[in-house]
Amino acid sequence: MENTIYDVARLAGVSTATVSRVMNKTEAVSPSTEAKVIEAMDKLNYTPSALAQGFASNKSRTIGLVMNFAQDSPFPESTVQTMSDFFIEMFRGVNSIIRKKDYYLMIINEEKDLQKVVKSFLDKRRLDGMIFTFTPFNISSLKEVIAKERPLVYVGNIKGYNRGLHVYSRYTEYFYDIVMFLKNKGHKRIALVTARDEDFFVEDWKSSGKPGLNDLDLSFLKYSNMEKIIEDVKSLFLRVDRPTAFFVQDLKAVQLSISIFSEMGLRVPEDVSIVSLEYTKGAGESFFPKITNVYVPVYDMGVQAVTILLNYLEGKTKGYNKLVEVEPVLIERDSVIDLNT
Amino acid sequence: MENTIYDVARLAGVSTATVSRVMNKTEAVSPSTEAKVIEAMDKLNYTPSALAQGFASNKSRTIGLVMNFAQDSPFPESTVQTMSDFFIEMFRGVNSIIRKKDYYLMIINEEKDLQKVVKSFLDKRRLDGMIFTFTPFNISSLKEVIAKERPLVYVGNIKGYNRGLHVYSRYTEYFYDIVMFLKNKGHKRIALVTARDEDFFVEDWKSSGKPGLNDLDLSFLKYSNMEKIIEDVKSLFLRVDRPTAFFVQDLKAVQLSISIFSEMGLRVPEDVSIVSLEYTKGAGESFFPKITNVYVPVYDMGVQAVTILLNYLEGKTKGYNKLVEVEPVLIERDSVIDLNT
DNA sequence: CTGAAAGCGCTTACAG
DNA sequence: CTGAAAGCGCTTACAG
Repeated sequence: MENTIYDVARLAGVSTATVSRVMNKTEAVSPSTEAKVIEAMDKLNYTPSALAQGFASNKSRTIGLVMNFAQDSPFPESTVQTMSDFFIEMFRGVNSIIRKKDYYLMIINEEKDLQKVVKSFLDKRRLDGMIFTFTPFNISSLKEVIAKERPLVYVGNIKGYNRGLHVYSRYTEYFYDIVMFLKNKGHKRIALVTARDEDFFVEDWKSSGKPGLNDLDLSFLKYSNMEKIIEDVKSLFLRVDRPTAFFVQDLKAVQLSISIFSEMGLRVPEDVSIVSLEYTKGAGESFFPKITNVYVPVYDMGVQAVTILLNYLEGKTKGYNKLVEVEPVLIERDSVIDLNT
Repeated sequence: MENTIYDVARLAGVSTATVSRVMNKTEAVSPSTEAKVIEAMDKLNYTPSALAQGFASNKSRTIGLVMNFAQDSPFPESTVQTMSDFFIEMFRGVNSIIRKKDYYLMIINEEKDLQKVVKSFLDKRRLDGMIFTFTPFNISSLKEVIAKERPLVYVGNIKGYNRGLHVYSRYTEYFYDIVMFLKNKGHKRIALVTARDEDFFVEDWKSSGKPGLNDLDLSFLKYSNMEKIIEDVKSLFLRVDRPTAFFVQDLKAVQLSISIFSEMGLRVPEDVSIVSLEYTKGAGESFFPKITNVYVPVYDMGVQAVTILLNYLEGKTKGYNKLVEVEPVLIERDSVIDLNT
């Protein structure tokens, strides 16, 4: 049988309260007592039971990271592959903090509704807090949970709603920035392959009064399946007034695009400039040519998200409103040509 | 305050033992009693505390999946990216079973030694069992832990040691199979880019008496960094007696290779045949041309690993030896040409 | 700085 | 089929 805190207390000649204090450094203990306790713990090779600690303190010291790689996600079929870098970076960011603070990380891939997830993880006390990314839950249920001030952080932004703890990466804004970057390089005809509809972006840009879009010829291609996209790209670039710049949201589709362009006799960047996104810093380097990318600091988003969450759990936050905006940055490499020069 | 089992018992007019039996279906309860209990639980919106359940039963119902994406891993720098599909598929496989059986999954990315990991997760009762993949731990410490019959499953195989619970994917064997596949297609000069040394494979093949290697000209290129590998590939394929077939372990390097070959005036598969690995079924389809790949069933390895583990935890296994071998399969697509025809 | 003791909310032999 | 009660191994006011 494993040793318990009683065994340690007996061997050290102190009470269990004292042993607990030594372990948790929660109250001052005299140096000599502490030494005795530590010696006893060592001698017995004592390992406190996390189960008992959790029960007694009503804390699991475990955080849940909810990410959806499910078929039922609102993202296209290939999301599992497309988003794997995102997941890894988010995990690594969250994990980096978690470990330092002696917390633990549970990954959750649930398809139930938000209320049930909250009930089975938070109410059940299995988790102290949760982080949501790419969840299939609808906004109204998210708002409900936020209204209850449950210990959760979400990645994203709910338009016209400023409650809750969240991390936001200026999603639509950096797509706009990319377009403007290309425009500044003299590109007027730009094709964009994204996971969302044209309206998703354009309406957002217009409603927030973004300038400089009128003299541009933007072609939006919705990313669905591979066959479809190849076909669409081909027919678009076969035209005489074909785009001179190409933005693909999915970095994994970039090299494929280059091969297809090459097949069509188009060279990158001489004939077509390419911009994409990277979630892992430097990912664009492993291409030929090296890709000019917007780096979305997902690792950092993970760090920010847990930090907010742990601060809230530890009562270090005043109130339940906290938004951290991270800034994606455009990294110029070799895949975009300047038409002005 | 949350409702407890006492509240439910009181409202239903039964003992807490009975409530517990209804919840856990651990012993028979009369239908009428059961109905009363369920009604009371519903009325109170009762959620049992996982913390208390865990403490009382001495089980966390949580499994740990140990995977290393750390800088300190024995794998090259870019492993984080390279292995992300592996990670996701392993997670999905493990998770698929975990959820059905009401277990939970903790992801662990530790760099401490195995003994400490076992102590802080298993001894501490934070986890009921663990699965190890791509760990930096040395074999002798792994053997020590296995000798103690701790509840853990590892992915891999320890040569000349047949104890423990593990899942193996015939690592060196399927590399041999790839070579033979290419040989059958008439390829004699084959380049292989892998994460290990030539010796790692060749010695294994020779020691297990694999035939048919003598008349082959195999060039092994060790995968280190991107720049280096591009250079090596270029100089190798510039030779007149250049390889006719090219195997890259990392699927993410495939399209890049195609671009480089294309730059050199070499077409795939006409001038160079390509084979790679995929961990996500169908990953080779998203290429141009579609890549002939060995599919390593990582999802299934995850499923097998948890299954073995849970069976062991639930006492359904006789003894502590269990090896499940999964079979990678070669999926022919469009990237390999048959030189015989 | 330290100890006695209650309490956390379940599970599980044991008895009936 | 059901209940009374011990027990799981910690933490934490409270008192000194």
